[in-house]
Amino acid sequence: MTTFAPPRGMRDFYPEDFRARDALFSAWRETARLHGFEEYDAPVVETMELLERKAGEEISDQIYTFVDKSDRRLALRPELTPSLARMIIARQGALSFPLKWSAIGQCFRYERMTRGRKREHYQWNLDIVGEESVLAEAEVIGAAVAALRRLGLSANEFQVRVGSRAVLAELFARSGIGQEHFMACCLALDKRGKISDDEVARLLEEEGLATRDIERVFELLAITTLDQAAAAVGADSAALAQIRELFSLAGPLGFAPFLTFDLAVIRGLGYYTGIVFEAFDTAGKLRAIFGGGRYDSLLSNLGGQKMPCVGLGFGDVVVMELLADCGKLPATARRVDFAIGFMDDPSRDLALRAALAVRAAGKSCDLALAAEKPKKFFARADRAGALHAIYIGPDEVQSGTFSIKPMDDRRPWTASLDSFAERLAGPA
RNA sequence: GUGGGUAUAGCUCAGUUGGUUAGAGCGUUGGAUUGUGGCUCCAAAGGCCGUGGGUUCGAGUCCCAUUACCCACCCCA
Repeated sequence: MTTFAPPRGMRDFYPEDFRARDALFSAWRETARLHGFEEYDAPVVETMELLERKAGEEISDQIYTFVDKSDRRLALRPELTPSLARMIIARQGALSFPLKWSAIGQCFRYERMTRGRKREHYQWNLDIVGEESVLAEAEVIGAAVAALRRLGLSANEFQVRVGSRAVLAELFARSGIGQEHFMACCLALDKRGKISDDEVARLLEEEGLATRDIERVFELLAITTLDQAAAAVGADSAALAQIRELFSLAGPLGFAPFLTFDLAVIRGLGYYTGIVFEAFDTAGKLRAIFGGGRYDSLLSNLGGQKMPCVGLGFGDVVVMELLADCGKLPATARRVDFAIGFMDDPSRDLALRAALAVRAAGKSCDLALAAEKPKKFFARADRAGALHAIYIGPDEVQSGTFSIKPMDDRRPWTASLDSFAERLAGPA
């Protein structure tokens, strides 16, 4: 039996859905433009070779893979960063750095679905390639915050938590905890607030940590301020100095109220090397809104020249859930400047000429495709969100004039085809 | 992957201890109104009651399986 639902985890965008999506994309695009990012694009299909080299084998079972008719191993991209890296490396000698690139791309992951997670989503990426300064992090985070503010969200509704894998690694090293336990400790930190401390301790015990080390981990869990971190890691820590600088840059860039220091932000596995960050709704109901960080080794790992990079990914699903929860979904009413209809076939010619005049003036026009009774035409014009309606019948054809009716009940006005075109071209 | 819940019209949902021809609101279409939308009134269309089996004289209703969706956990950008 055929089904008319899209495949699991995939989405249809009916026109009303598309308008909402377009409003989000517009906020992303306009924000990227305001921050001086150039837009690029890459194919949805990439080679498995590229994706494997970056991620290792462990996530390959979450990638949509297939073999093409020439036995190439291909995949639907799970994220945009590998494609970006590939494009950068391909022209590494020709591009001038640092560069700031932006993309909106559809990405796929074969995972279990929960709220805010589908098997397909659109992700806005911002990347700065070739800049060591923390100002790169500040620009990227500032842009993402600006996009959320443009969508109507405030510091009451979301916060960007900033951590540093480098700082965390220094803390663990100074505490004498073995490098081999680093990831397990990160997982424990990641669970802070979700399960009880006793359960965290049990997890660490299972990992094989000594009781003394577990106590140390809990001391690190208590660190919530930069000053506490400084006391633990030492005032001369370069990694900590970078975080401090990020916070000081956030002031003049206008997003300091959105930043929170949080060592628990580690961004799971992967290629991040320094500062990492994630934005969350303050209610704590949703997954991360956006996340990213510094990945200084990715280009060299892929075979390019080593080059410092900062980037973030910002998906469409979670932010739309948050906007819905806050009652701040963008208004997406259908809009068209003019609706034009006609009563019978002899009236059609004049209607078509009026539509041509409207479109020539750069205004949008929904032209009726068949003769309609006035009642039906005006009802349709209303539903289409037309600002003005023009209805042509025998009377109009005979007089050579027609009336332009504002649908919001302002007074209609009458014009010939020529005077109508003239007025459209004018400052009205 | 584990546990729980749900599945009836395009949407949101009723549907009595199992009993005739399965309902409402919204939406859609048509009419009231043969040259003017919204408001009102009338009417129509629209259903394999998720799917497959079972119990029964009889199943939307009870049982089993299956699929999909929702919630929590697990995992994770």
